Amino acid sequence: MMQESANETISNSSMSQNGMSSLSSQLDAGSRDGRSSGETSSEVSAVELLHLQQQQALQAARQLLLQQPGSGLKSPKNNDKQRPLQQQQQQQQLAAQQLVFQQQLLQMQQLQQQQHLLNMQRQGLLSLPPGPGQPTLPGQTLQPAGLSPAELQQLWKDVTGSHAMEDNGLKHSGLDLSTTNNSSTTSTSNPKASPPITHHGISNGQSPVLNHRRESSLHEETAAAQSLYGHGVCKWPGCESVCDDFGQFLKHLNSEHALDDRSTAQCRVQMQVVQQLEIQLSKERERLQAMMAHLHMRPSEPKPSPKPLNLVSSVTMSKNLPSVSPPNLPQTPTTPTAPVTPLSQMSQVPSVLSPANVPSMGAMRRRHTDKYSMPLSSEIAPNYEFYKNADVRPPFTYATLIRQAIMEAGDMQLTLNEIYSWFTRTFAYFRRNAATWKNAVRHNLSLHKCFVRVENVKGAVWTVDEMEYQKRRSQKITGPTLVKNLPSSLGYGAALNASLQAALAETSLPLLGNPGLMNSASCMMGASPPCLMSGSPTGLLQGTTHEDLNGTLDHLDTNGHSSPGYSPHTQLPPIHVKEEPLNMDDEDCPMSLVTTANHSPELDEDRELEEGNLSEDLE
DNA sequence: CGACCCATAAACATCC
DNA sequence: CGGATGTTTATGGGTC
Repeated sequence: MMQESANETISNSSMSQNGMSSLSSQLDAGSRDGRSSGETSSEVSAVELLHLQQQQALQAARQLLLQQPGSGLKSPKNNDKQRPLQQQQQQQQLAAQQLVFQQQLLQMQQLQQQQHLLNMQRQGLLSLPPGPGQPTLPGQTLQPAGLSPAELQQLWKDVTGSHAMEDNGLKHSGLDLSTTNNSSTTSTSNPKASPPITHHGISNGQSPVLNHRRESSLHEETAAAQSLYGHGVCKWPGCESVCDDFGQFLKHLNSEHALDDRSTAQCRVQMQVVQQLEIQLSKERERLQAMMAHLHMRPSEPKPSPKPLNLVSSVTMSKNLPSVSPPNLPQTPTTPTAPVTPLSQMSQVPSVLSPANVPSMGAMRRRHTDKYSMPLSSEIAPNYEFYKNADVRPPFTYATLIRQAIMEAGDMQLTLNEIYSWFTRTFAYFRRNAATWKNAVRHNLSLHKCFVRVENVKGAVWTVDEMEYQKRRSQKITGPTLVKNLPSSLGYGAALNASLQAALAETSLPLLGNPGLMNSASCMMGASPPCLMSGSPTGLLQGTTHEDLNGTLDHLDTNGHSSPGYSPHTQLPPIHVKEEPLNMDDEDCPMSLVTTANHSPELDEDRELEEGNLSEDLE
């Protein structure tokens, strides 16, 4: 689970994603001269265009070679009658050798790049379905088009070879051609930059077909280029050139970062960077798992004594614990594997992972806990393994848990039985005393307005009326205390959080947490804020913070939308899950706001908007 | 101390 | 009839 999430996180993270897609698209372009316009109407047409472009590029490359005065490779057809045949042959040989050599070099580079890509793909970095800007290895997408890898490679070599020649100063007389050729090469190699320049190139004599193809992919290419442009500055590694506008940037990109050895090298470096980050991530993940394993695998303490709990409680939340174990509490380690380890576990895990959590042990949630704890999504995620294996009662109310279960469902709805399953699956604690907690679940479902029962084809499913849920929470949290809570809670784990969050931010790993939530690619870019918080290993701490933030948000949200006395009831029908088979692409975005009742689930844009609002609110 | 929240238990109703 | 599912009421501990 955690690994899954991590992978997804990686692939989802804006950094890796943008980075990779742009990177790979460049490399890709280089490797196959011509990127499929992905989005083009039909695959066939795209393929055709691609093929055509490749041919043209190849031709251009050959022409360039032919026109090279000195060492140009002359085709048999172009015999210079005035020169002795021998001489011509020698020249040809020379040029051919030169070309071969260059091709070999480039081929090596390409292989390296491919390896990188492959590695990353294997690691899930490039798991996205091939699409625009999506890295595709020659053999993968192109082969279907009818081109063998060998052919493609040859094409690539041809093109790059010609390009390399240009770099070698072999472009004089063939200026026109080389320019054209150049543009074609770069345009394909650097999708982002290409569009504009491509136009020039095209106008300079490129075939209409090619022109057309470029037009079609112009949009995506431009879009891709945007990831390299921000705040008026070129974000190409080590560049930072100031560009007044995007157009200028594109020119800059094309001129300064065209496909050449330097750019290629930089790409490789960037790949390495990404790889390093990934490695580091996996290490950190391992560490986290080890920590968690250590904490809950610990040779179970003799017995869950209240003391430890008290200790914990005293440290963190206090009161809760004394009451300690509910009847069914861990006291009786039903599972040998998951010794209740209350003490050590709690004192450590929670303390490490989250303060709010700690208390959980004894009495399940209390207002207090609830107040400080955050949306499960974020909180549980980081400690997923922990709760899954440790027979520890989660510090959340049934309502919270139920909501989380539902939220994690792809379609935001679950049958009672599915909710049960989620409980048992997610928490070791709920693998016992089924009658008790199941009854409680049912009780909560019926009791709380935020849970809406929906008649379905199959039967009945339960959904969450986010409005109601938030309303409830905001009511609890609201008041003067709300404001106070935020800062205090923030300060709570400040030290830990600060560094961590900073690290995360820097690393651009927004979606680090939420295993199940990150499944959908759609979430990747969308739900970062929440996910980010949740993602951090310090989940709970952050969770706390988050919760508060969440509460604040909720507050703001409700108030913001209908400031004076929002009328919770009348507003929007709570999630119409029933009528419409929602296709929420993401179960991710655990964020309550995302699911807010009033909007149809489908829109990622909405999500982004909400996100925006969210962040705004936060600020 | 009272209001409120939450968990738990249980009676009862419905449906399959 | 029995089990699953829902609803409702009661009770008690904890928090504010």
